[in-house]
Amino acid sequence: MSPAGLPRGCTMPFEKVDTSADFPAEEREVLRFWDEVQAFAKLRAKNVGKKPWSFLDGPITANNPMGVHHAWGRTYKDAYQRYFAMTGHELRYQNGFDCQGLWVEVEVEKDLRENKGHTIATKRDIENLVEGDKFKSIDLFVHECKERVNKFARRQSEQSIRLGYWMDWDLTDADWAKDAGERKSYFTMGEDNNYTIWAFLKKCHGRDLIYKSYDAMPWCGRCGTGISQQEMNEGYHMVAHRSVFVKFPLRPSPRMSAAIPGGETPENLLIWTTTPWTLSSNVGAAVNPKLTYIKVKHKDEIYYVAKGAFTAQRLEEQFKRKEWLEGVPKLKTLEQIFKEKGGYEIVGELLGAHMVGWQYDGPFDELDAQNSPLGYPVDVAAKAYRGVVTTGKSAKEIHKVVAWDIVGETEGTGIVHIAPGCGKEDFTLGKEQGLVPVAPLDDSGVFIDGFGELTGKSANDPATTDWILDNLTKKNRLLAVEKYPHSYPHCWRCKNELLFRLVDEWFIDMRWREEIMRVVEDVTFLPESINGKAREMDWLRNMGDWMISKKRFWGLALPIWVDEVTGDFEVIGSREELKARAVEGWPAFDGHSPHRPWIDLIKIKNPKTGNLMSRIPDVGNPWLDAGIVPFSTMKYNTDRAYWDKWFPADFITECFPGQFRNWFYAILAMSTMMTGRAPFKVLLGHGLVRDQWGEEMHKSTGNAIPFDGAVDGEKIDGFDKLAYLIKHELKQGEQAVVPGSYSVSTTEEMRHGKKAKVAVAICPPISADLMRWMYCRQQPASNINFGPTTADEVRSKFIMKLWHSYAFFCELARLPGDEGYDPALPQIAIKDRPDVDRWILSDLQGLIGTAHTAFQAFDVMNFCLAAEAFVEDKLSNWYVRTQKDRFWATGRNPEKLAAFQTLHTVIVTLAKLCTPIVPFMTEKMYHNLGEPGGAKLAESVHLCDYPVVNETLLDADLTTDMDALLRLVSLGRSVRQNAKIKVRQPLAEMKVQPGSEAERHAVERFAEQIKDELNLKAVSLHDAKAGPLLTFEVKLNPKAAGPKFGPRLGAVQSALAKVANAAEVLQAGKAITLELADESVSIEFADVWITPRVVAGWSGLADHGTQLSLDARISLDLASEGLARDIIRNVQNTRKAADLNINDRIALRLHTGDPKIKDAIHTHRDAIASETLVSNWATDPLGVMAHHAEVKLDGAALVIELRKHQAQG
RNA sequence: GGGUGCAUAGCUCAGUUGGCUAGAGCGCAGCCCUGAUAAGGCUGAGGUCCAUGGUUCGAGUCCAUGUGCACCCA
Repeated sequence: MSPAGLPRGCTMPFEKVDTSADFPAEEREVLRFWDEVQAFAKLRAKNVGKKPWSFLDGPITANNPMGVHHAWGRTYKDAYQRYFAMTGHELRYQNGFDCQGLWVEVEVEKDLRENKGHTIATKRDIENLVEGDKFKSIDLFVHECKERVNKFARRQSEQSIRLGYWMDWDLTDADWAKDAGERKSYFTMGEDNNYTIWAFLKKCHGRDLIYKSYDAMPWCGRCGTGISQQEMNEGYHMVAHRSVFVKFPLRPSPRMSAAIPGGETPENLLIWTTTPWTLSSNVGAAVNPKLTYIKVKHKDEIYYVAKGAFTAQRLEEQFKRKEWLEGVPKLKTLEQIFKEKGGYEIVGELLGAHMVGWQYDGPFDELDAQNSPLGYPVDVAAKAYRGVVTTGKSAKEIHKVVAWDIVGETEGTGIVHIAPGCGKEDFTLGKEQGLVPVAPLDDSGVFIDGFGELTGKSANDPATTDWILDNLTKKNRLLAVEKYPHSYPHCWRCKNELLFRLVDEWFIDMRWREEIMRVVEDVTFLPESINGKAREMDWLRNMGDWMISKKRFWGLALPIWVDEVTGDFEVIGSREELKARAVEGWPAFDGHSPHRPWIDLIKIKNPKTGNLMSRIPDVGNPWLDAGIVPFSTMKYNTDRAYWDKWFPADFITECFPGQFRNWFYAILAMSTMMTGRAPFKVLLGHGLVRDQWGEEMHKSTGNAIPFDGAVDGEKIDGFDKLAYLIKHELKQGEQAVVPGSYSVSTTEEMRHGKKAKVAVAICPPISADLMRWMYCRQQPASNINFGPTTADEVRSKFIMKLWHSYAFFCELARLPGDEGYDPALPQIAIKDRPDVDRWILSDLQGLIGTAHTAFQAFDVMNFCLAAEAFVEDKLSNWYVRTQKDRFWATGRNPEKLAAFQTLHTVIVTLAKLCTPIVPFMTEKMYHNLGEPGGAKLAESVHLCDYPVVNETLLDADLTTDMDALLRLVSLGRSVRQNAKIKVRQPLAEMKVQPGSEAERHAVERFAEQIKDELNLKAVSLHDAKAGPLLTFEVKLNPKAAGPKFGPRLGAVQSALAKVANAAEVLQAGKAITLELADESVSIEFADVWITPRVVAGWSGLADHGTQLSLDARISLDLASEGLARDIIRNVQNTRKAADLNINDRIALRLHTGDPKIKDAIHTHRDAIASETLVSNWATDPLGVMAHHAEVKLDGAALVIELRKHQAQG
């Protein structure tokens, strides 16, 4: 035997199988075995040169250890790869790591802060890691990022190997010492990847699609970077902000020209906003020209508001639906606010159109920024409206009412405050309407110079809002403040609230979206039910231009060089091109990866002006990194023949939520630009992993399951076994019960600001095989509820049933000599095997067919469910259970050999069928079982060919008949149950009136099985032509008929009793009309109970077309036989209690005072002896060394004494 | 506001081109089996198949409208 303990020797064919095996330990042993025999390398060698099957791995973010949720996709990836390998395909086996981007930076910042003693609060602190040296600081930071990626890529590789994921992994220190781009797995930080993106961007630029734009972008002040449309979609959460109703006093002159009655009363526009800080940068106020506005007189001032807005029940729906935040009161109507503040009077109304052009005093006109001509700050404002001529006025001078037809009156006041420097729509409108931009914030979200006391304050700081509200109150500009709940965008990484800030960013113009959409037509999105193609198309239709820049450190160096003087820019498409163009910095850069800060040293010359051009400091959007992999990883630049061989991928699979606008989008868009072709043929999406109660998994709430803990278990303080912990918040009245866990305790924790009862469960490790099966059996379109209880269910439903069938086989097959099974004996011809053998072999062929169909359709769930049904219903619950006697038979006989050969074939084939999904346990099974008929054993089950359907073994009629048999037996058990006679008690006869031809066949063909299963002496067919087997009693069901007939119930019942064939008519679904004294009523099936009428001593049952009648009379002989079976069972229990081996002979003494039992022992002495292996009947007590048991049979006592007996001779 | 999908037992979900009395697992109740035994099986209770209308000989399934939920977009 090998050190790993796998391949069995030849002398002792079958090892005993532990039915309570430590699966994680066995899996680790299999891993060692694979390593030792180089199973993966041999598989690759076996398939070299065969038809390629191209899988493209979507890169996993190498930023943390894996959780169980990563295992879903990786299980699919491995299972499908293994299937296509076993069916003879060459594969690439390349794993990918996603390396660059903000998520790594954020973790590195945390690490530097928490573990390396650096003070890092903002982006600027990173630039000062090495004090006073920005270059060295960035170099250090980028280095830390690379190191983190390497560390976790290696960790994830190890975890993936533990999952059983066969890829071409980097295993040794030497592998990991290589440059990222030289390793076996691909890394998006590798040079090839980055330079291939350059080539893509250059292509885009060649079509004039790259541009720079000023816009008011969502911005994270903490990360100091803009947030793209895709990213912003990730981070919406409900929050309550203080929203304000603010007065904008109207300036007198232009307004008076409108035909509105005025007077000495001051007049105001009333505006409303949820972001008071933006009032500092107000430039205009927008009204809808088509809406009607009213003049509200309140405390001797006039307020203009939209008529509809005045009485609108704001957010009433959300309040009703409880989409609300705790502690936030219901919103008031504007009308109510005025009422509460002292009453109001409506004194006029006018169309919004008439208000356009009115001017007002802004809320912060005293600030320098408001008085700056062209807007503020001047350099930004001048560039922002590229090509748009402005008047040169300041914001304060401009303040005017503009028309905007999207202004509504369901929220706010119907007059919208416009700050072009603080909002996306505001910016667009400002550009159209000549409202200059005022941009108040720096890249940390802090007010810049020119904003008076606001300068230096943070826009997100509630204290800043306090100051603003206070200031407005002092100036008598504030009408009301309220708490307003709404869904607001947050930074997807650091969770801080986003701001809108006027910045310049780089974009790819997506006006070529139609081209991508044509490419999308060529690919298949699975599962069909999620309509992936429609979702992708929807995104492509509606997406904005692709923002590719990010003002950060760790990422793709965008290859854009700018002439600061003229604004000219160039996009460089490769390292070689850059080298040729570089006029400065190349020697220092050479030898470094194309990352900051080294790449920033390179200058090129503007051919038009001769000016030096510098690279923009921005790094790239990480979806560029992942989107280019069909090119960078398939040697598009270096080996076109290789690329042609593997592009496009046959298959990709990833978790789909979010990816239609992320990876799927990027990979499709980039491939369209590069080649005009789809990068893959089939995409399989799958849902999210939730905890077993359906809650999202979060590390912070303790319901996330770490991968290592789930697979092998980890050390838990104060607990002696390896395990993992999960927490679950208990709802009111919920019990702390977690089936499948070792133990559960409760504790109190703060949740959502309240004390909550939390169950803490210590759970047994799941093992890789079970986890993989759980994922594969899951409908991919739905989220999976994953945890110890669901694991336990699947374990007992499938894994253990397969394992037990296998263990049963080995247990008996390994018995010595003729007692056991010699797999080398010639196979008994199929035609000579009993029906039940040919039946299970036939159904096995069906399962093989299902496996191929399912794997090829990327619908492995279908195979799993079919395999579960096969193992549970057919193999375990029927074949093994009903055929046990054949395996137990002593000596050699063909029936027994056929049973062993059949079960052997079934289990080995099952192992091969399931091995892509559960590669560990099937490896164990394969080696212990060997090939039936002594065929040569492969070195690993994964080096076997996948089973193919043997048409000659298919027998549809047999399957139909056997299904009918299973149904008849089930119904038979039901009759026995009704008759309250346990199966152990033999009965004389059951008559069957078959409901189908198959049932007739089954009774004829499988009478023996029916008798065995139901413990009957005889089973016979009843011909319906000879009259009905059963007669029925039809009684009104008072629950249904009572309300229908009321007091006439009695009369209806007696009328019904006179209808001879009532049961037949009603069972046929027809109604019966009964004539009562003065009316007729209709009776339907639902109104009655129909019960078979019990003929004396018989018990009957009807189900669909089938009728059964059972002779329930127990004769003295039958009773005696039943007693004998009870005795046998109790002796067996005593044997087991005595810890005897299954083939030990015993000396037995049975002692009782009950004459019936005495008689049974006497009559069935031989049967008892052969069943319980009695070699010596004792009449005297066997002494204190014997095992004793006293049992009650039918109320009478029986003493059992036995001990092991050495058979003589 | 727009789009897509979903709505079946207490819970989690199957249910094929429309076809007999709508299923499974878990949970619950009762029972059984027993040398595969730290398992296994059977039976039962529990359904207005979201609602209304339509097509059809026949609708959980198809169509329309509404309601609720999820996701996507604005």
